Amino acid sequence: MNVGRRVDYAVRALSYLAGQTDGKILSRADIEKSQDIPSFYLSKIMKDLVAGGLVHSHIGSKGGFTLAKAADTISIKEVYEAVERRLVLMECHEKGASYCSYCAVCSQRSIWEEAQSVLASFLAGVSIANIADRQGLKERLSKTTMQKAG
Amino acid sequence: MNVGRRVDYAVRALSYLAGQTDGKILSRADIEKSQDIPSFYLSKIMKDLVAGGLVHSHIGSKGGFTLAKAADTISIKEVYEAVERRLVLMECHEKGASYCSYCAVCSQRSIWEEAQSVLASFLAGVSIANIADRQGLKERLSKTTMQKAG
DNA sequence: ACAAAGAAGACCTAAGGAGTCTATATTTAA
DNA sequence: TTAAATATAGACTCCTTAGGTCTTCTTTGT
Repeated sequence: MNVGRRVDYAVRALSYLAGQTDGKILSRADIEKSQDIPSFYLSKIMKDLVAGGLVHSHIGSKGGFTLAKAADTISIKEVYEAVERRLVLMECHEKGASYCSYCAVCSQRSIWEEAQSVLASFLAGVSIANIADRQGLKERLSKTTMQKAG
Repeated sequence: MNVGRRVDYAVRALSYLAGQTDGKILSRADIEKSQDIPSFYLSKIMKDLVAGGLVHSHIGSKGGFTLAKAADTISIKEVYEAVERRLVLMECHEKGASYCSYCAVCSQRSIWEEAQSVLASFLAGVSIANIADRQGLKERLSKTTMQKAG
């Protein structure tokens, strides 16, 4: 029950792309460097985001990535599901009786399904644009803080 | 981002205990057998539930477990946290800067914290009594179904 | 032609989940 | 008093997954 680094990195990368002016193409290495993501690791994540239709890739020299949709139409739920498996709290929801022989008469099932849908609808309501906006705010705040601290 | 079998087993065990009349003591083996939980596995889980104050243990011959509180005062959130670690969606919420150097200026943080609290408050609102009640219903339904199927 | 990218996937390591088993302490019942 | 039944504690195995690294191939701009 926790969200791994893949999702974290994906969100950071997408927010960073969202912050570019006029859809500037950014290379994997660019994004990794600016977002403190381990070298090469992002390649696997971007592949998933491309497959999920969230970003476009541009192969070849001067290539890289751009958002495939407006940032305010990319929800965190989409990101999660592009990068991880489907958002599911209990395995049995997907695997059914092959996972638990009591599936048919399970009294917990609907609880976890509800919990799942509560969570999913929250995450569906937050977009990359929301996060990118905060990012702008945070950057300004951090500059102020840095000045105070340094 | 999924709930493991430990929680599932814990909920089953607690519901089963909740269904007993006048706090009858049930042994680990009893519960395991009736709830289709692998032999011995429950011992680790019950230990956590005892530590979490959700059940009482009775050592010795004819010993076993009983609920330590009324079933309608045991929330699924409590069960989760007794058996697993604290309910946390992003590691960084607990580990802070030692996990992510950008923690101080993170723009995702509040999103995941909100998501977490949405989920937590849902789970805090569901009790073992709720599930045990469904269990009763399900059992009646399953008998009917069995008859139809058989 | 060449350099700079993404695509694809092999590979490694560490950690955690699930399950099994054993030794020990404690209690009841005979 | 003894034997049986039980929780407690923890060691142990197996397997999967997450995280991370690297290499090879293909595509494309100059």
